[in-house]
Amino acid sequence: MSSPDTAPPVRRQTRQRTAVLELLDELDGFRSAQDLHALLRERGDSVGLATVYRALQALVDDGLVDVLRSGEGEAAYRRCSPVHHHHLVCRSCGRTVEVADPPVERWAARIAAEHGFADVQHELEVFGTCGSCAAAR
Amino acid sequence: MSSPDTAPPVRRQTRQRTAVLELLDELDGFRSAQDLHALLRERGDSVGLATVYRALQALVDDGLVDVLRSGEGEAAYRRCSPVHHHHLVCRSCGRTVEVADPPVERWAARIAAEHGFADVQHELEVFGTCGSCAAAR
DNA sequence: CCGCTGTGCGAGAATGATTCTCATGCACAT
DNA sequence: ATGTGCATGAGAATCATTCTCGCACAGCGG
Ligand SMILES: [Zn+2]
Ligand SMILES: [Zn+2]
Ligand SMILES: [Zn+2]
Ligand SMILES: [Zn+2]
Repeated sequence: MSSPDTAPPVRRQTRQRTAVLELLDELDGFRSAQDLHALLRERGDSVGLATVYRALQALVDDGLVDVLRSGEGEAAYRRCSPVHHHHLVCRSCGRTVEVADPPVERWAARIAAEHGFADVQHELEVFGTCGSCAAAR
Repeated sequence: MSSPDTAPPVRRQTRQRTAVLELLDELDGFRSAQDLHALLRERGDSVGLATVYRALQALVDDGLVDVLRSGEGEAAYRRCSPVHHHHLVCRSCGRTVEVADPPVERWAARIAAEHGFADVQHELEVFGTCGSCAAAR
């Protein structure tokens, strides 16, 4: 039982993967894979759409990027800190603030235990209109 | 300011819509639209897939059904109480418990206000393995 | 520095859930 | 009973995401 299953996938450093990560570092909100692909093309870094999806998936697996699947449509990605946290997202401009709060974490664990649930996880996102966007309208 | 925007869409009572709602009443977990469609066909109530989607959408709009869009794949629907609440969902069997907790609601409102966000909403779901499923394995 | 080898890339096809189209059906008020 | 529209259904259309597969190249050993 040395390494149960997590065989560390050796990631190669390619121009495309670097470009995706650098772009995410410059943005401060959640963006869809298609948006990121379009931004890369405008910028001159030609990257295939499928490659953008693959790069994002790898980054998510490595915990460097968070994915948000709100509503329907498309998934949104954002460069995030590796520690557990949640998001306060502006519905209008996508600007995002990372928030963490131990009480909420404890609440989720307690409520689950009270109902006999084990192996608990939770998803929590808060949406609203940020100050800038509220002032702009 | 009689009725600002919510022009109440007059819903007709049809065999199909009744069948969908009755089926949901018999189930105690989240089910995908395609699953519900298959269950209706097995049961003998012939209903078109598009109609199932339309009926579910109407029920969601009327607040009679909750929709859960976890992970990727398909959306899941469940008959729920009309008051605001969240869910404790079994990843294995889909069994669901409705949970409500004022502190969490207040936390979301406060954390948003602290960051200058207005018009706040939130999404919160807790996933785990229920007692029955944990015992069964 | 050179050549190997397996991983990553790209373009387009494939997938799969959801939505749209539109001719026909039927709920419901008169 | 009749008329007016919303509702239905079969299939086409959408659309984000994934897969296919031949070719390119990152990383490593010689
Ligand atoms: Zn904003
Ligand atoms: Zn948390
Ligand atoms: Zn269960
Ligand atoms: Zn709530």
